[in-house]
Amino acid sequence: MSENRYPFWEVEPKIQKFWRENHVNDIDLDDPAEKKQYVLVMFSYPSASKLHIGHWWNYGPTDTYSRFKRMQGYKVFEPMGFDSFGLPAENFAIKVGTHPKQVTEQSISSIQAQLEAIGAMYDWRYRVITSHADYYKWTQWLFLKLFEHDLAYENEGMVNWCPSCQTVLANEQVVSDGHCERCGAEVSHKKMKQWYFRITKYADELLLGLNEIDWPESTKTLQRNWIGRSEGAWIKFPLDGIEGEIEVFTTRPDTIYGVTYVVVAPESSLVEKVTSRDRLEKVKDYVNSALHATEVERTAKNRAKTGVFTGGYVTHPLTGAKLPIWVADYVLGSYGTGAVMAVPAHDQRDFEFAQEHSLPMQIVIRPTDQFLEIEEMREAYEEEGIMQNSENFSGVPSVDGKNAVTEKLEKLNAGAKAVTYRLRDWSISRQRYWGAPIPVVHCEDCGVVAVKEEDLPVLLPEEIEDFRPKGTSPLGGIREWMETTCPKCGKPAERDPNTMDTFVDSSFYHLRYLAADNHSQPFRPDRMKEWLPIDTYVGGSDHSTGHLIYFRFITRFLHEIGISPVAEPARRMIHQGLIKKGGIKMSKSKENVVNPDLFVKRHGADVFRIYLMFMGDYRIGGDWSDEGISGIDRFINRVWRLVRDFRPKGKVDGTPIAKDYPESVYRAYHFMVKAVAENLEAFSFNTAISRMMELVNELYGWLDTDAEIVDHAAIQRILKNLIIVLAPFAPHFSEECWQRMNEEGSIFDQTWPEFDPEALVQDTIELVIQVNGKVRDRLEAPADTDKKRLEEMALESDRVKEFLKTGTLRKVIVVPGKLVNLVIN
RNA sequence: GCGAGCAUGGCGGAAUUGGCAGACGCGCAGGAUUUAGGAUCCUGUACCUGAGGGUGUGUGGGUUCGACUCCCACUGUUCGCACCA
Repeated sequence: MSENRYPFWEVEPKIQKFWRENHVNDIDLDDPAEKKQYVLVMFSYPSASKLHIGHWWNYGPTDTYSRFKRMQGYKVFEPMGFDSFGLPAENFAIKVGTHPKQVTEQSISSIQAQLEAIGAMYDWRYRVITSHADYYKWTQWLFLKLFEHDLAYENEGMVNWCPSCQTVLANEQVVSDGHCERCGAEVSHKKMKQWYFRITKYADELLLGLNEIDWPESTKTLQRNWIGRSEGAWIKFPLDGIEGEIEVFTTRPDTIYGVTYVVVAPESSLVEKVTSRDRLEKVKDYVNSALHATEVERTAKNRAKTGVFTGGYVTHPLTGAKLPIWVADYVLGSYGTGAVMAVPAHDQRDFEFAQEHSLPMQIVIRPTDQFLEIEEMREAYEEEGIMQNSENFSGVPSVDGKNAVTEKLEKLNAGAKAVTYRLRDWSISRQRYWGAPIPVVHCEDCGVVAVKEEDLPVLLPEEIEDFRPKGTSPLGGIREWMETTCPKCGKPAERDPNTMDTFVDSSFYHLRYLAADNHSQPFRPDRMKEWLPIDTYVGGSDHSTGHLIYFRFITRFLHEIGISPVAEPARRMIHQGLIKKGGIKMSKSKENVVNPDLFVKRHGADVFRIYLMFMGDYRIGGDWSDEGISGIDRFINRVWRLVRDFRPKGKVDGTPIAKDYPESVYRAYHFMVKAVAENLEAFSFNTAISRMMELVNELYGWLDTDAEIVDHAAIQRILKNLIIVLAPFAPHFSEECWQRMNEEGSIFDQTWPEFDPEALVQDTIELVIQVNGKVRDRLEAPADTDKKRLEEMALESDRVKEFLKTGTLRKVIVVPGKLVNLVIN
């Protein structure tokens, strides 16, 4: 064997076979381990049949981390599966005119084959496939548990509706300016009966839990804002002349004396109640047009605030004043109570509305240093200040007024302290075919009845003539499937034709993986106790307010009912950055998409995955260059030739790498071992690779100067450990080298080498001499030289003396071990 | 509009309790070896400059003996949220 180039095309299949035959990647979850690591990376969405560069970017580095932890002596669980239900698979099926099941199965098998090419250490016995009945049985089981605890409920609600695709869209499928992600049509809203999960019940817990986990601050902030907790008060405004009241939520009870009108949202049921006969027509027209406005129209910039007077009035709870009730779409039906008290002088939105419709304003807060005049106000004064025109509260600072006013309202039974959230309950029903059926039955006598647990799964019928979306659930068209009997009374009843959002599937997969080799139990309590929480979870930050909240919510719920031993699913979260090409995002339209297959074919899987890791900081992303990969190719081949040229006859002895090596080699080696471990722990793959390159450069330098007398055994000892450190990055390559060095078993059962801290301590340092902060000289000095001596050395320097002539020495700063700065003027 | 991140050679990127800017790699230039190579090895490579030196981390200020690093303002860029009362 004297190849000049590493023959990856022969080695990779051979090594993969070796791993399979020797069960190198098998993991026994029941065999207790002293130290464990659960490393999870978000699973893939098999929508088309090809593995793209994003998969490699996600799975390669995560696998490197997992293998590293394994070699550090941890028992590592790194599972992989397929999130195969949902729109991507279904849409692809529609496009190619094949049944979603067929499309899904095909792409799973082809993607799995490609995933194996990455060289990751997945043990496929723990694979999950969310569209298989043995998985969605537990999705349905989860639904039943939530239903049982009153956390799943059916309600009439507004949904995103794409008129061209004829379907409901998830919020995630509506792009930012209100267009359909797929067809680009404007999304409208529609009132539909939907299933919801009561995630809002967990709002506070989800907020508090953020304090306990090591997740990126940006993601925590995103989740905090998404949950959007705000403190304030409920205030009741009794209706004038008729029975009832309008309840509003406000964060500014201190502005109550500035209320000049009240507004209800168009979708509010109050509209009908408060509208007077003579205004009926106008109000109806307005409500209709507001509700049918598209997202684009409603969010248009600088749009004038529209609304109409309902003809109804309320009474101010403190002053008794009669205030008009308006209906306007700047008030959201889904937040708070769907009604607000308008304080135009102190709320910009109310201010604009009042101006538009000539409504009165009343100033009740002023800045501490001046008085405001309505005529001079160009915008609302929203800051804190001193209350005025507020009966006996006048003169009170507004910050204190909030409580004082609320207390007074409480005494009058007209209000109370309250907390509201921006977070909404999670709408989970989809009018689509390719998902887990909702396991309930609609019975004329008993209403909504849950399917019995022992009757799960409710199978998704595979025989279906037309699975395309047409506005109602395709399942509804299959009579023999829809018709069933009521689990409670036994009379004929109908199934629910909706399927569940795919985010339900992925909300518990981390628990299911641990029992995936078992089909009769959803979870394995013993294993969960051992393996949870996830130690490192890797995935895109784009899931921050979707999956990552749902998954925390469901874990919390399962914890509460005694199933999950932990409340927070993942201790550490890492988001990968974005890979670009030519500085811009890869996209088909820009024709700059990198096809991994091409480069894997040319350089091999190991080189490809290392190059991805080398491109940049994993969390920030990198810029792909077709030429850059050759640097990694060269590096791997440089190591390859060392192994070829210094291949031992027998086994390499385990003598430590000590001071008898050239100092630069000795130090580069120990520094490499230390730095690679630290860098890997921090997901800094790029700098770890640099350290290995430095060592290889040192070895070549040694050979270059000393080719005749270099001790083969000495090189072999370094090489052996270098291969071990390189193994998590280049698994096939290193396993092959390992075998060529006459070692037994798998390299992945080796332990990470130790480094010698002493090697990193330098005896002499290079002392930098600065004059006024500029480097003027460098001197050799023993590392332990004291401050005084360093100062003397600096002043003795001839070059420094030249500069000292130009001014007077004012100050000397000595940083031991580093530098001396002389300040002159 | 609001919030968060980012900005360093020809290119990708290193460097943080403030202390030698440009590690490592690509590219480029020169040399060696080779029948030949787009293989391999070695050397050089921020910019300006005549040596000495000067200038440099998006722009403008500030703090400091000393700033890529900390503070303020601005510009560009990416991402998220968008009337949340």
